[in-house]
Amino acid sequence: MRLLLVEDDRLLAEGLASQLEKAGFSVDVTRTAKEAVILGEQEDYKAGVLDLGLPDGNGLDVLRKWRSSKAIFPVLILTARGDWQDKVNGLKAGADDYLAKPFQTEELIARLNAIMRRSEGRVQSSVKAGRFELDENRQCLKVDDGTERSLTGTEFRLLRCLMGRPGHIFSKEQLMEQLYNLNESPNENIIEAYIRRLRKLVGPETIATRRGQGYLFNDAV
Amino acid sequence: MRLLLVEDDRLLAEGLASQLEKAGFSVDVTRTAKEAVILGEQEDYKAGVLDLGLPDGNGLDVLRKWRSSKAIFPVLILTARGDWQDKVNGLKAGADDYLAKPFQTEELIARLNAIMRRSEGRVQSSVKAGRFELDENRQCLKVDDGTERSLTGTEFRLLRCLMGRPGHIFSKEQLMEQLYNLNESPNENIIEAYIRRLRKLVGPETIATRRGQGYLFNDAV
DNA sequence: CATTAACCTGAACTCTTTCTGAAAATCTGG
DNA sequence: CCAGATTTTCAGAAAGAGTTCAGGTTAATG
Repeated sequence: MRLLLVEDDRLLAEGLASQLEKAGFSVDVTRTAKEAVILGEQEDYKAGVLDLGLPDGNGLDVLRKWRSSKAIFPVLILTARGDWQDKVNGLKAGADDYLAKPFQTEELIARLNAIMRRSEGRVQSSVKAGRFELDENRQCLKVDDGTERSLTGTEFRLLRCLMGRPGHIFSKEQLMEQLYNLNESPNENIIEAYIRRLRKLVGPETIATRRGQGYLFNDAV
Repeated sequence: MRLLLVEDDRLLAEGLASQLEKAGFSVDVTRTAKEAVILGEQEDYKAGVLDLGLPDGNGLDVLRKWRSSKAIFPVLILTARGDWQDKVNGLKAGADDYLAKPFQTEELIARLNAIMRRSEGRVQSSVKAGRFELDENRQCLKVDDGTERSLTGTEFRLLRCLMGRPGHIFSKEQLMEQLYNLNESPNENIIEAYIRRLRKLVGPETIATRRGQGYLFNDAV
């Protein structure tokens, strides 16, 4: 799950980014409205966090530009405490949720997960596919037979991507995009390596290869 | 499905071409308006992607020349962001769709498929003929009895060509043109070889030979 | 009915993509 | 700074897709 954090305050941005990453997201950070608009349109984010107070423009304009282009990912806006006007305007401009500063990172993460679930039409905080269930809170994989296995961060992110849309073919490039942000670009073989690890967990049949196209999660077992 | 990409920026062109090829198209790329006009008139493309900003002429002129000749394939134009004038002029000049830069390749592919479907009078993203159905997203072949078989890239492209017009005779030369771009020119026996493979999938009766003329997909089974 | 060109067929070959196991590098908590 | 866990890289093996080839069949033609 890749997301975009638009935050002017460098310190806050870094702190948030690292916590979000710990929570299983890959995060791109930008400090300017200009860059935010471009990134939002070009990259494939699953959600955005937008601070309204930016040095080079109003955050609401960023949001409006996203909404008038094809950038349709859900957006959570950060407002100064008690600034009701911002909140109302933000929701009008197409925001999906808001959070007043100061806030606890836990709450931000919870709300982010919520708007992402909503935008995918999910209700629960877990992803089910075939015999498996992915627990978003505990980052672990449950099998039908009651067994359970905890996942490393990368294992979890990759599996969530695949299980989020069983039967759909994800190319290696797409998976790279969801797993890593703009600053990271490991060897593409990393996907193969992790697919291999996941297959050891869910069985080789469950993740199918479509040579030249990509990988898919097979929920028919 | 062969298509023509007219794009000045070499880097963008290469990236797009490789992704389009991954999506099952065979792509010719040109950087100049002059060559674009000639190729469009001479070759048999199923669609065109036209960047309006070209070094040696206006993309709209290319489009007009195509339209005034027999080049009637659907065309998607790429415009600079928010350039409404270009967009309007483009549609006036006969474009079938437009996309503002920057864009995601997925969207370009989706729109391309859409204008191609429209130009063939199709609505769904699958081709049906006889007992068979070709799923464009998953590159697989479904049979009436519920079975399903995924196809390799070349198998898929060839079958799509034949199934796209059941009963119509395609010469080997035509099939070669649809399967390969100007830079590739394998032995013509390759068509025979693939026809054989397809017959193993759909049954020998389903693809008929018209000796000296070509092959056709027989949807009466 | 002999000739010829077109087509079919199976296998071999090449090239690319993916798999695999292990080692190296990096990160993290103590 | 160390120890363990995790992430990343590497290089060779394996598998798969694309292509070619040689020889066998078939259909058209005079």
